[in-house]
Amino acid sequence: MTPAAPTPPPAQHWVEIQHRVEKFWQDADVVSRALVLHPDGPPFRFAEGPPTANGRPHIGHALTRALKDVPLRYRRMRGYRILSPMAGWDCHGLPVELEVEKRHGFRLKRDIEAYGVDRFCEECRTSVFEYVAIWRDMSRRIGLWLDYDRPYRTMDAPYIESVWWSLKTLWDRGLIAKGFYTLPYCPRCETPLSSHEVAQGYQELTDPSIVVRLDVPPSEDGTPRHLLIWTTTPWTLPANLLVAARADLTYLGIKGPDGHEYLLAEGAAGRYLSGPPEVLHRYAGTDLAGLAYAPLFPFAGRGDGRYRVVLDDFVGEAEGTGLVHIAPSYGPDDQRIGEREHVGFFDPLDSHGVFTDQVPPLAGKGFKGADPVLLEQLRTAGALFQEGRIRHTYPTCWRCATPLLYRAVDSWFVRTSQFREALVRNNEQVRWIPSHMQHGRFGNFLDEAKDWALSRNRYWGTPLPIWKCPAGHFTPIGSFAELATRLGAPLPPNFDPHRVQVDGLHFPCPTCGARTDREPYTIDGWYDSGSAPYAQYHYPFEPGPFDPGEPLDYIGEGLDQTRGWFYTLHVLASALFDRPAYRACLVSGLLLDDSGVKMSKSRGNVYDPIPVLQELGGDALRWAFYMSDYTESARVTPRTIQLAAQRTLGTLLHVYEFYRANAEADGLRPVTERPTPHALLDRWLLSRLDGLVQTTTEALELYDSHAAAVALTAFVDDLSTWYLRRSRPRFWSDENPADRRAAHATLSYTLWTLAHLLAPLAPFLAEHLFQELSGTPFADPHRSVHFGAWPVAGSAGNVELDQAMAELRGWAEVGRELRQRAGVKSRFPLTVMVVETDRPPAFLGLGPEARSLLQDELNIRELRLEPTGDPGRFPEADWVSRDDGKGWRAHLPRSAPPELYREGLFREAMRRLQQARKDAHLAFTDHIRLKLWATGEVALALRDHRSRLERELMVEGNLEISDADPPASAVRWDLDEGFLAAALERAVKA
RNA sequence: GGGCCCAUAGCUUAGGCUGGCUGGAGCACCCGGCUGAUAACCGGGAGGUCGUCGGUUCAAAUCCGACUGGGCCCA
Repeated sequence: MTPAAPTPPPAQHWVEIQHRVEKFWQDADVVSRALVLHPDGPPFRFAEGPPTANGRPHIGHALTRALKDVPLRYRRMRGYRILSPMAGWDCHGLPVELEVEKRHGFRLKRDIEAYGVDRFCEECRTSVFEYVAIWRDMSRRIGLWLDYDRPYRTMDAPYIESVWWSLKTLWDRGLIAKGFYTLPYCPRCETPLSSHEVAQGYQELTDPSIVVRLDVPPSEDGTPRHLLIWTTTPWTLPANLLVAARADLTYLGIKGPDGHEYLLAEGAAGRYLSGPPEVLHRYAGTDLAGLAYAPLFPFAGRGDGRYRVVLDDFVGEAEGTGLVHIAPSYGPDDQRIGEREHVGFFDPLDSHGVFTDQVPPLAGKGFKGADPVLLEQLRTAGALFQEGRIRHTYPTCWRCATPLLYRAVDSWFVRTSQFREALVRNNEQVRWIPSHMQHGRFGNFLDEAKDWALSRNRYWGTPLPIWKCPAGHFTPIGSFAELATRLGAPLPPNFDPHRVQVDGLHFPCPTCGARTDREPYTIDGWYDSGSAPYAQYHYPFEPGPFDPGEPLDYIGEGLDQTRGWFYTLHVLASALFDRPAYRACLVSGLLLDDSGVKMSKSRGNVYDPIPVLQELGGDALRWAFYMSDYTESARVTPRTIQLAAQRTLGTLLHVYEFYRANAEADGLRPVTERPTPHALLDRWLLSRLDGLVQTTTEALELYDSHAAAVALTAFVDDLSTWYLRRSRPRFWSDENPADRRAAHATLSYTLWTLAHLLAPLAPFLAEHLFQELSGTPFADPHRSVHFGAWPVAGSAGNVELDQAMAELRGWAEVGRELRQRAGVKSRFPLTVMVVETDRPPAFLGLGPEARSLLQDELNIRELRLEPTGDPGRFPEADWVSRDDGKGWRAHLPRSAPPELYREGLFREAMRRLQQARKDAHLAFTDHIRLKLWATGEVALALRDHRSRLERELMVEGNLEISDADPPASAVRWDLDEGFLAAALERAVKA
């Protein structure tokens, strides 16, 4: 045997490709140059939704970040300037404080105070960047290009100054107010939350569900009477001041087992009674108004108008008893009714939700912990009419999972309800993807937009820039300069606008001259991130590209941002600039695990994307996302990633490898200009390519990566399974060098175009193909597919050609099925396929090439069309047939004549000999010396095709075919028709 | 209780807006082919009451309604 010659380099795996591409991007500084590309191009306005980098990213973040990258790359290739490509970090707020609290084991705010607010805030400041390196690493591996060297950070002084500017602007418009409002309140964090924060934290909880009786004066005949009220929050009962009924409901007085009369709404009676009720009295709701009852507990004390029935339309009978217990401190409706009836408040909870000594038996107990004590008391007092438990969704703190309570607190607000109409109107201009967000989830939320609870009783956040004097005059501050002016002194050097420094600043009240103190609140961190479009440019303090008249063109985040970032961006844009915040919003759905269950931290079925990216690469992960229904609930796991990527990216890579090996052998340069080939297959492929350019462009214009990826997948499939398969011999044919060059040019140009179409979706593989096809791979730092121009389709493709080819392929399918049924392998040629039809196929109109394409595919010598005739002409013994029932019948003979049979045998022998070449590690360009031994039909077949054999195996010198016994050193095969043996060695070049 | 979304083969999905040949693919499975794409490639087969029921229509996976199941959001 000849010594092993160097084998062609194997096709690279896309993970290796990614490493190579990343190295090039790094060495050639491609990313930072892409970020400032097209400085004079039209702007494509974008903002990154800032993550908080105090935790590891999970796979859901990877999904969002892969998807959001696609439109940016696409627009850049269309000549747009991306404004801004800044990365961003959300630095403030409860999530950050909570992490630091956990580290120290703090449970309460006073732990922080004891530790030192300044030290605490310094730790928050560093903690927000704890995982920045991992976030950056993920972005790099996934191919999300943002400017991580110059990110915006919500805790930086210029950013905060812009936020102060916006707050002052809202103040000037009368949109900032302070009030005593009932808000969701986290007793652990000791702060109220906003409604969009509450939205993030609903959980299934079990609570008591009790019906309590309240004593009212007996009826005329002296029967004792009671109101029935229902609650799932017994701890609110000591604060009960009223009961509400609805004027237009009918109430029944029902005889209880003890003979007493119990009052509840007619529509609610069925829920609490077994069997038909014995009705003692019927009351209209209005009859009950003013009815006084005995307070359950003495703690709230007497007060004007307390402990009576009032009327309100919010009462219903779908739930509860139709008589609603009102504790004005603990519910929005309760507060409203309490204020209307002037009964005052009773709030015996301290800031941690613990009962004070206003309720001695409960003092020191948390509000939830008080429930059992209260239940026992009610039971003892005989006031418990019914007792049970209920499983329901209850709001919990989105960061620490503590059950929230609704309570009336002093708080600052953005008066969102004042400009609800603008919110709704501006939403009409947003293109939501998916579109149902517009009037669905997001639109619904706008319709009921409540005032935005802005202030937080916390430490690490943007300080609320409002100062107050003892007389109650408020002074908002809109810039650092304004603050210095008020102070009458310059701000300290390196002024840091956080509580530690700002709280110590006081100035005389502009109205009365008294000393002012800052209102001791920080603001909702969502206000910070919602300010990103202008605050990232320090607007209006520095000149920059932010244009108050222009919305962002596009943002892309996860569904969980509906009431988060999507909402706060929208609210602030409407309030400050009276326009929408963004023109297009791409919303990605949740991820499901292998069994279709939502991935979440609490379920523990999330996984870390980094190892997956390491093993499978960014393109594979991205492709799997595109191929899933990512606007809904996508199931993306390492397995689906592998499969999705292999199918398209793997196949494309092998097509490229075929091209590369042949182009190299022929010394042909890649072609980047559109060729004008004559061959049918080439023309068809370019027509398909035109159609693909058009489809992909349309899809990406609509932010539809899924449609683009589906189209590309179908194209790669056609390219591999039809164009390349049918064209393969053309790439090494010596008979027609012009055709050979045409095939090279067509395939090369197609791959070049594909590299561009693929660039927004699979940036690494696209770069690899582009570089390889550029002629000088990775040599020129100024060449990248991502700097390139988006392809323009010459046309929508040739529809007639596409259809005719599709028809031809349909016939090929029929022929292959017939062959299968005839049991004749496709290397044995058959004389003919006969098709009886009165309706000649359109593909014959493509000329003789079409006919020979089909004949080659089916390895038949002739395709014969006949008018429909007597089926007896094709007896089953000799023919296999297929009738489509729609006007044509196809027939294929079951066997071939001897000379064709011999040709088949020859191909069988060739196959073995080619394998022997490969086993000997010969490159396909190596010439060989060959000696063969064969007998019988095999020998005849070889001799019949001697010259072809010599040519295709690259035999140099004389080919001997011997009838003798082969030596033991020869490779030998025993075939049905005789044996074949061969001895081959590489010919030494002269 | 209200709103929104989803349901196509074992799995991932195309088609649905604009109703019309036999509902396309890929993976897995069975069978086979090819061997100058080999850490490959290609074909054939089997597998579908297009969630259920009803309506509109000459014709429904597609349009309408109800229901079932799943998911998300809100109360």
